[in-house]
Amino acid sequence: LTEARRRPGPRRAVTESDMLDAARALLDAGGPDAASIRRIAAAMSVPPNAVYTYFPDQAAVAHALVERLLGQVDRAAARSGATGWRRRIEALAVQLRSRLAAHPGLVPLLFGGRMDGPHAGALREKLLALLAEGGLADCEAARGAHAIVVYVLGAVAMEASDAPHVGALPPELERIAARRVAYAAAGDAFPRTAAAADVIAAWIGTDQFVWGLRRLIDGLAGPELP
Amino acid sequence: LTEARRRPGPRRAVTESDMLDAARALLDAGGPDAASIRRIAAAMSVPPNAVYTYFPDQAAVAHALVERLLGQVDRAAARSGATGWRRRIEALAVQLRSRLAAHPGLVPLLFGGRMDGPHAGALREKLLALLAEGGLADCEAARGAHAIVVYVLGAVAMEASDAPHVGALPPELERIAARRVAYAAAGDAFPRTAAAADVIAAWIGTDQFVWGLRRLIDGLAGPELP
DNA sequence: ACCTGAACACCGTTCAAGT
DNA sequence: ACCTGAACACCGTTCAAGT
Repeated sequence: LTEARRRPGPRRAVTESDMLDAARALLDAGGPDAASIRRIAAAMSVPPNAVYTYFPDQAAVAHALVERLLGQVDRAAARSGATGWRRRIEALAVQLRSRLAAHPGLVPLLFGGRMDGPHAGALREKLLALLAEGGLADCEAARGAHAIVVYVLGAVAMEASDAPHVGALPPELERIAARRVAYAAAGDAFPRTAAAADVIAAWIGTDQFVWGLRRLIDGLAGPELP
Repeated sequence: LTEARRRPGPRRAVTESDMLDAARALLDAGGPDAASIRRIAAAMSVPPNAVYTYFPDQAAVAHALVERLLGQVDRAAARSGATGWRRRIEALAVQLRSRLAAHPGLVPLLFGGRMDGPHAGALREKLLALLAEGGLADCEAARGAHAIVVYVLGAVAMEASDAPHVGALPPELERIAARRVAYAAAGDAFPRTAAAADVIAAWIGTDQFVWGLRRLIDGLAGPELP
């Protein structure tokens, strides 16, 4: 927008996009707290306060990181060839989940801000459109969209909090094993929880995520007709 | 457990419980980042490193805060007189939500750790038992319980992220107004989102929370028979 | 066993100064 | 307009020393 009229002073040494790339790399390598202003600055070989030329504060960096990720989801889901509004919603959600699973350090930032950027709005708009396509009245669609967002972000947050706080999520098999151990430790005190240990293999990963999402959608619109 | 055999040295100046009280008061007054080790220590009038006599690190403080809050939910929900397994699950979830709504600064801590304490286990166990009471097979109950936990924590996290980062949540009417403004700003770019502004009054608060939860439970167990 | 002062390596942000 | 060095007020954690 106001990009064209920068006149005096030297050219910007780096771009906002470069900084966000560096921030995400730091999050991937060091976990949710690794994308400090000072580390981003060090990665760009500028003094810490130079970052404030590009972003007003740390929250703005986080907001931009979230927006950029949501933008990638939007585009990827648009390419999806899934037919039917239920499958399209699932595809949208699965895209978001897999994007975030690749960068779990970014997940806590989702809840730090308001997710009110244009890409967030576009995703919400698409979700509302798909629910309308499913025949939901405006009120049910609005409330249903909110419930779906809550489920998707909650699932992603829980998965990220299960993972070690550094790097990408470990392979699903490893996480399954870790879960199994944790629940076996529940022992006699919580028999149902311990008994559920065998089901846990299905808990983690895309399967459980989609399973729960489908049940929620069924609750919103009724079970799918065969 | 090992409480009895502390022999030499002076009596502990304060208790763990005192420290957790101070930490929660700091969170309430200053938002999610206010419960620093140094501020807790200052509130107890001890040097910062004295905290490490009680907790091994900051994560342990957060874990204890979460466990303590989950314990309060457990007891409060047990007293609930709601009849029927669906209403009992709702009562459990509403209790948890209202406990956390009173201390939104604590919400981010839920996703920082693993929620593997005894009170967390007791809640999960109760949820599994209620789903079994509803006739769900073990596998469906296990997966359904996870989906419900995801929904409840996701809803709480989204509500907390909407709030200003300090103090308790503002009255619901104020939050409704803020939401209305935010969505009106969506304007022409996102017509459905803007059109949903009128529904937003219902989005926030216990009503929307229970509405979505009921839809999820309906998806898990089928709609309630009248 | 509990508590302490002092230090280490961080952190976000601001300010006045340079070009 | 952009970049810089220096500083301010924090932070979690560790260490050696006291009782």
